[in-house]
Order: sequence, then C-alpha cells, then structure tokens
Amino acid sequence: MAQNSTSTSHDYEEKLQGLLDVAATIFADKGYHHASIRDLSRKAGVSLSGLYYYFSSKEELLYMIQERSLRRIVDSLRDKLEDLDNPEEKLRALVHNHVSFYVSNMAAMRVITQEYDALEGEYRTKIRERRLEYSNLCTEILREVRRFTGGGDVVPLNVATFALFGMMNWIYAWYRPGSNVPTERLAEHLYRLFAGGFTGARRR
Amino acid sequence: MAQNSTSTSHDYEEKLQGLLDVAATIFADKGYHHASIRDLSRKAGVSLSGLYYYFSSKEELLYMIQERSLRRIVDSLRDKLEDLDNPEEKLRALVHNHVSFYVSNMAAMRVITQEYDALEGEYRTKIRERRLEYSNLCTEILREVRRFTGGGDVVPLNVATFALFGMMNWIYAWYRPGSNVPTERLAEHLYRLFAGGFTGARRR
Amino acid sequence: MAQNSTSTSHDYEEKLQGLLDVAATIFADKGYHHASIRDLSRKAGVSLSGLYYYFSSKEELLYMIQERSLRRIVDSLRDKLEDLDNPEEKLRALVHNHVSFYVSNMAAMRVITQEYDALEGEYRTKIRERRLEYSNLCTEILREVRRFTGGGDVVPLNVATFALFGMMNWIYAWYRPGSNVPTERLAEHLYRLFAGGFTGARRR
Amino acid sequence: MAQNSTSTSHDYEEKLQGLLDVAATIFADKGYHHASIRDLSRKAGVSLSGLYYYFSSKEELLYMIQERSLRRIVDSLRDKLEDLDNPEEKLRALVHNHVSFYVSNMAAMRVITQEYDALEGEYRTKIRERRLEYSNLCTEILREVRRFTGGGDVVPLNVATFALFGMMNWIYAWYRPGSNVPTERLAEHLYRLFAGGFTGARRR
DNA sequence: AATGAATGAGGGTTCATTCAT
DNA sequence: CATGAATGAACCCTCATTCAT
Repeated sequence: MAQNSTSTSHDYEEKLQGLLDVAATIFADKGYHHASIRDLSRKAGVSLSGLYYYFSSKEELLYMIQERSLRRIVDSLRDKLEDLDNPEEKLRALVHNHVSFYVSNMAAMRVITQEYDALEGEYRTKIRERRLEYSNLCTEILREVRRFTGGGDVVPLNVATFALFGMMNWIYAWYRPGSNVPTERLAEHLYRLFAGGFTGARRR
Repeated sequence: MAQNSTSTSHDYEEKLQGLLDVAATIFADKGYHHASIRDLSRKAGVSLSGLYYYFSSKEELLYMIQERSLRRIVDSLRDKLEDLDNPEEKLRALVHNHVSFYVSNMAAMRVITQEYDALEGEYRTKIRERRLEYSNLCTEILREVRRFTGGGDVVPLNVATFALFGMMNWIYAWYRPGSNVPTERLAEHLYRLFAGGFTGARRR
Repeated sequence: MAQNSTSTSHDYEEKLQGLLDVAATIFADKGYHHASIRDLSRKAGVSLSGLYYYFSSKEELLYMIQERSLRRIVDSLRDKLEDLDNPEEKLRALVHNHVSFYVSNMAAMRVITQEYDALEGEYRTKIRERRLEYSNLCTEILREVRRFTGGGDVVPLNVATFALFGMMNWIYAWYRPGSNVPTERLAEHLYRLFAGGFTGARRR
Repeated sequence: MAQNSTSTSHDYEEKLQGLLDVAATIFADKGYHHASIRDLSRKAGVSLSGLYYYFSSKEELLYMIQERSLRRIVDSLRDKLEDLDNPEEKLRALVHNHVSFYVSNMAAMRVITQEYDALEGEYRTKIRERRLEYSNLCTEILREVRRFTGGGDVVPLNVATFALFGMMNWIYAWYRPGSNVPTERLAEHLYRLFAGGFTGARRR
C-alpha cells in the first residue's frame, strides 16, 4: 500500500515511455529516417546526450516503439477473445480492437505500419515474429469464421488476412479522429465491409 | 518522320525514364529520405553531377515518379471504363487495373503509397490533386454501384473508397509476384472481398 | 599493530591499485585516448561516477599508472645495484631488471612507453623527471663500463643509452611471455647484444 | 615529351599525398585517436567534407600513410641490396636505409611504429603482411651475416631482428634532426652497436 | 551532355565529467 | 562511499547541391 520510495525504476519507466511517445509522434510525422534525434531532444526537453541514457541507438528507439505497441494490441485482443465463442464475434472484436487502438495510438501504429523496413538484424527479426503472431491470430479466426458460416474457400485465408489489415492500416492516410465518423462507427463499417465480403464470397 | 538529328528529345526522354525507374526502385527499397542521390548515381552509372541535367532536385525526382505513375494508372483506367456500362463491371475494372498496375510497377506504386508526405509545397499540391482525381473516380463508381444494386447506405462512400484503396495498397507488404496466387486471381479475390461487403452490407 | 577500524586507508589503497591495474590493461590495449572511462567502469565493476572517488580525472589516472611503475622499476634497480661493483655486472642488472619488470608488468610498461605524450602540464613534467632520472642512471653505468673496459668513445653515451632502451622497450611489439624464449634468457640475449656492441665498438 | 594536359590524375595524386603528409604529422603529434579529421581540415585548408573525396574514412587515411611509407622503405632497401654481396654491407645498408628514411619521414614512421594497433580488419592484415615482409628481409640478412662471420647462434635470429628494429624505431623518442649528431653518423652508431653485439656475441 | 572536385549543414553517437541523493 | 541521471563539447561521416571545365 505504501508508496513512499523517493526515486525508483517507476520514474525511469515513466520517463522512458514519455520519450517513446514523443519519438513516435516525430517518426510518424517526418518518417524515421528524416526524423532526427535532435528533434526528439528539442521536443522532449532533454539534452541530446541525455537521451542515450534511455536507449542506445535511434534504431533501438524505433524497435521499442514498435515492440511495445504490438504487445499491447495483441495482449488486449487476447483479453477480449477470452470471453467470446462465436467466431464472427471474435472477428468483430479483432477489428474493433485494432481500429480503436490504432486511432488512439495513431503515431505509434503508423510507425509500425510504415517503418518496419527501417529495422535491421535482430530488431527486425523480433518484430517480424510479433507481427506474425498477430496475423496468425487473425488467420485462425478467419478459419473459424469460414468453418462456422460454411462459406466456400474461394479467397485464400492469407489473402483475406492481408486484405483486412490493409483496410485497417490505411486509416492513417485519411481518417482523423474527431471527424463526423466516430471511431466506434468506423470500426463497425470496416468490420461489415470485410465480413460481408469474406462470408459472402462463397456465392459466385 | 525524319529522325536524323544525332541526339533528340527521344533519347533524353528515354534516359530520364530509365533514371526514374532506377530511382523508384531505390526509393522503394530504402525509403525516400534514406536513399541518396549517390545511390542513384552508382546504380545508374551516371556521375553525381551528371544526374542534375535530368532533374533539378531530389524532390523533383520524387515528384516525377509519382506524377507519371499516377497519370498512367488513371489514364489506363479511363480507357477501360469507356467500354463499360455496368457499374459492377466498372468497379471490377478499377480493381483489376489498380492491382495489375501495382504489381507490375511495384517500386513506383510503393513510392506513391508511402512517400506522399515527403513532398512539399507545389509538388505536394499537384500530387494531391492527382490522387483526389483518382479517388473521386472511385467514389463515383461506388455511388453508381450502390444506386444500381440498391444497397442501403450503411457505409459512407468515402469510408468505402479508402477501405478499398487500403486493401489494394497493402499489397507491397506481403504479395510477391510469381507466388502461387497469380496477379489476375489476386485482383479477383480483392474485388470479390470488397464488392461482396460493399453491396451486401445492406442486409444487417 | 591495531587494525580494527572498519575501513582503512589500506582498503582504499588496495582498491585504487586494482583500478590502476585494470586501467593499465585497457590503456595498453586500446591506447589512452581511445580507451574510455566507461570501459574501466565496466571492467572494474564500479559505477562511472564511483570511479571519481579514486582519481580526479582520466589524466591523473594515466599519471598515477606511469608514476608508480617508474618508481618501482627505479627503486628495484637501485636495490640491486647496491650489491654490485663491477660495471658490467651493473649494466647486466639494469637490463635484467628492466626486462623482467617489463614482462611482468607489460600493460603498465607499455603505457609508459607509448603514452608519455598524452600527459600535459605538471603531470608531464613530473614523469619527464622520473624518466630522466632513470636514463641518467643508465648513462652513468655506461660511462663506468666504458671507463672500465677502456673502449674508445666512438658511440656517444646518450646514443647508446637510447639504443638500449629502444631495444628493451620494443618488447611489447613482439614478445609474448610463455613463448619458447623464457624471460630470463630474453634479458640475457638483449644484454649480450648490447654489451657486445657497446664494449666492442671501439675496434673499427 | 609534351606535358600539356590541364588537370589530370597527377593533380589528384599530388593533393592526396599532400593530405597524407599533413595527416601523418598530426597523427604523429597527437596520436591517431586523439587527432581529429577537423584538425586535418584546418591544417590542410580543405573543408571537412572535401577531405572525404580523397579517402573514405579516418582509418583508410591511417592505412594509406602506413602502406605508402612501408612500401617506399622496402623498395628503397631492395634497390640498395642489389649492388651488394657482402652480408655485413647488406646489414649496414639496411640500418642506414631505415635510419635515413626514418629521420626524413619522422612523422609517417612514427605513425607506423605507434599506430599499428589502431588498424583493424583488412587494413591491419595488409599492413601486417608488409611489416612481415620487411622483418623477414632483415632476418635473412642476419642469417647471412651469421653464416659469413661464423658466429655461434647464441641469440635467436628473431630476437636479434626485433632488437635491431627496437633500437631504430625508438629514434622518434629522443633524436631530433639537426642535433649535433648528423643522421649519417647516427645510423653508423646504431649499425656498429648492433653489429658488434650480433657478430661478437659468439665469444662468451 | 557530362564530370571531378568541393562545400555547408546536419546526421547519430561517444566522451569525460558533474551533482543531488 | 557510491550511484543514477544528466550534460556540453566534440567526434566521424553523409548529404544534396554547385560550379568550373
């Protein structure tokens, strides 16, 4: 209950996350390569060298942004799936989870979507694994949906998976939160567009 | 008819297009900001300063790549639409046109998709106009489709438009030509996924 | 006799010497300027700032390493000289003392040999004095040898002195302890090479 | 005979060599790691970035300095050896060649002597080979000398080789050209010191 | 129509050192 | 005694671009 330690790793974590947030914004705005550590230094009010106490390279910074957001989005999805049995509801949960997370973390999600190629070596490998984990989760749900609705397998599951992610990840290019389409509704639109095509694609 | 001048604008045009192609590949690979004019000089076998005879800045290079490809894709679409009356066939033509062009010009299309923000000022304005022209074309077709199939207007047309482009533009992230899904079939898959959802979204 | 204080200058001295040893190794390996205090912090298992309790600057660290080793080598030489009368034996003692100390303190000796120029101001002055003391000792012995063997003074004493130190200080560049030439023998080889030339140089 | 080309690779070579000379001086003065490319830029009157037209990294600069001097000293030695048969004369030529080159190229030679460890990878390998070539040449001459003078093999040839180089390479630490010992005489002193010990070492 | 040589601005990163705790 | 957190200065290097030739 007591919470009286003066300076703990809690402070560190908080400051680090703050830096990651600012960095995500900058990376989203100018692109990873065009963004400079000096930009971050300026916006975060931390000296250039002081930043390196929190990460050891610009690339690690990029990695941390991607890793943390991917983990959060997948964790939050798994949470929601636990309470659901109906495959279509699961798919619906996935879309709503993704879209809602995307909109509230536009910067980080855009970085994930656009700056994967900027990672190299081990960083890239680890992020690839996390992405794969996520898309596999999606593919499995789609498999259940198809089994459940009895649709023909006209469209390969992986094509469908990527089509869905394409629809959702393109959001950054046009959608602005606070527009006349609320996020909830946007998610529902995308869900219906995709699900309608996916389950209905059998007849033809 | 005469073609006897030793060095004509034909040569110039050919060489320029060659440079644009190489540049598109590099920009697609490394991203606009990370790519360097030196990379282009090396890959194209032209001296660094020699390049500046063909374009006046790196940004103009980026602009030309985007402008030319956008023009070609829209022109080719308009061509195909002329012969069609059925709205669903028009939508189908749009998807096939986009996907087929995308796959055979992966580099340039990726640059269009990902490096729009790298443009500034007048360049950006002009490309925005071309993009708008293209997406308006799409929205109009969707409007016709909806009128034709009599679907309810659950999903706003602009949302649908962007969803469709999202699906198609995500191709670069996963599809490799020569895979076991031929381009033709890929286009058909995407068309059915989208059209099924878009026209079927009324019932629910 | 009493040794009951919990933390004495003995502890301090011991820890300091440990740090100097580690530092000497690092300086020898990477060179003074290329080595970083962070390297020392890592290798010594002491925090970066914690190091500054033991020395006040990187340069002082370098100074202490050189000063202590120079003092030890000269002290040990003086000790040995006390028991000797024969000039040639004195020269032999000098060579053996130097070589044996050099090999067992390769790191520090290499630092002395190579990083004198890195010192500035007072530090440099003090080390210069110690070096001078040592080389004067050598020159004096050579003078005695020459008087004793009656050789002509073809080779100036200072040239001979530096030639001798050159031979001995180059050891770091090629000799590895544990090779098939034991240190004792190495010293004897160098002694004979030099003494033979120095005392024999008269005839010609 | 005509030599009227306006701007040729001759200019380039000349400028490069000039830069290498200035760089060698700086490296000799401050040490490779402590010296900065900015120092070179300043002293050479060339912009920082302009330097990179002539070399691609600080390390390549170091490599070129070492490589060129090593080649020159070995080439010049081979030249002189061609006219000689007597082994002792060959040894004498080696010492005179080394010392005279050393003194007239003090900076570069000091860099070779002191900054070998700063090289890494391929650069290091190549310089090691050149050094080996040189020291092998020396060892072979010593072998001939021993055979010729019939001395016992008390001192291993490699020990003798390194002792000789040690004597000669220590020059930078004390000798100043223009002192009261002319270079010619210095070389002769060192030759006699070494040769006397090496050939005389048999008697004992 | 093309190039070699050069530049200023800015990039990411490391460094020795400090200071409150 | 020892540390975590921070900093200013300096580092090497790359960049898009220019200009005389």
